[in-house]
Amino acid sequence: MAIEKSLLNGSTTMLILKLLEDKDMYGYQMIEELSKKSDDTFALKAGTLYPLLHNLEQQGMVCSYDDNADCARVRKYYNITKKGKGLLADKKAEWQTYSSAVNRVLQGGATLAEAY
Amino acid sequence: MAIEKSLLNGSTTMLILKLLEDKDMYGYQMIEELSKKSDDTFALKAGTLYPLLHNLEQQGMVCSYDDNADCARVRKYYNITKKGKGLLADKKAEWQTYSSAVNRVLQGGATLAEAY
DNA sequence: TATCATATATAGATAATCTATATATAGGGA
DNA sequence: TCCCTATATATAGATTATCTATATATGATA
Repeated sequence: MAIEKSLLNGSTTMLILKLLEDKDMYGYQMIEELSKKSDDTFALKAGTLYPLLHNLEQQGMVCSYDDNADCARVRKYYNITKKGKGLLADKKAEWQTYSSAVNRVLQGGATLAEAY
Repeated sequence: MAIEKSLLNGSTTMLILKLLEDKDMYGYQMIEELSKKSDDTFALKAGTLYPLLHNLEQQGMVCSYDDNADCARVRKYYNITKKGKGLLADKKAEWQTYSSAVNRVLQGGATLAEAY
């Protein structure tokens, strides 16, 4: 089940960095992994991913190297940097804050405001 | 603590509809309520909210009425419609799917893919 | 040989935010 | 009294993260 694209907004970078924290990967592989790990909830498009990877590389969050060791075709592998790991930690903390706040609103109920 | 704006993308409509499910509210009040209920995680801007409310009204998700019963100033109250409640239910389901998928990716670990 | 999956890339469109600005009233402090 | 802040709604234009569409090229399969 795919979700409305706007909901994914902002978390794609975090998800990509998380994949790279586990192991080096190439772009096409990330798309497949995200799809599998999320039961097809995330259907990231190539047109979204590649520019995003280029940006992350420019910012020093990841670095890339070509590899065709076990494949005739050259694949561009990405590796997360120390700086990238820092960004991932920030994004994770932000996600926790955000998702728990959404859940709090969805649960509704009393707020301090209603005690006035 | 405010979050990066892009993360909020897509969930604002759901949060607004949820507030209106509990009680009729006017725009400015929604901004304050969201801020309070989320411990300032959501700092929705007026320039975001009012166009959003106008769109929801056009789509028949909410309807509005002016009221100045307990206030000299006229406030525009919004009421959620049956259609709006349906949309809210959809958005809630989508949020559950999305957030659990993100958490699954963040937890990392084995996937079917790695069994190949 | 034709088609599909793999693999990367870029240009332009879409859409949900934001900032900035405008208007107007009520209340508090100098 | 005057100014500033909070309240309250509104719109125009900028920003940005997605998307779609398109391009290129190789390997596997029918």
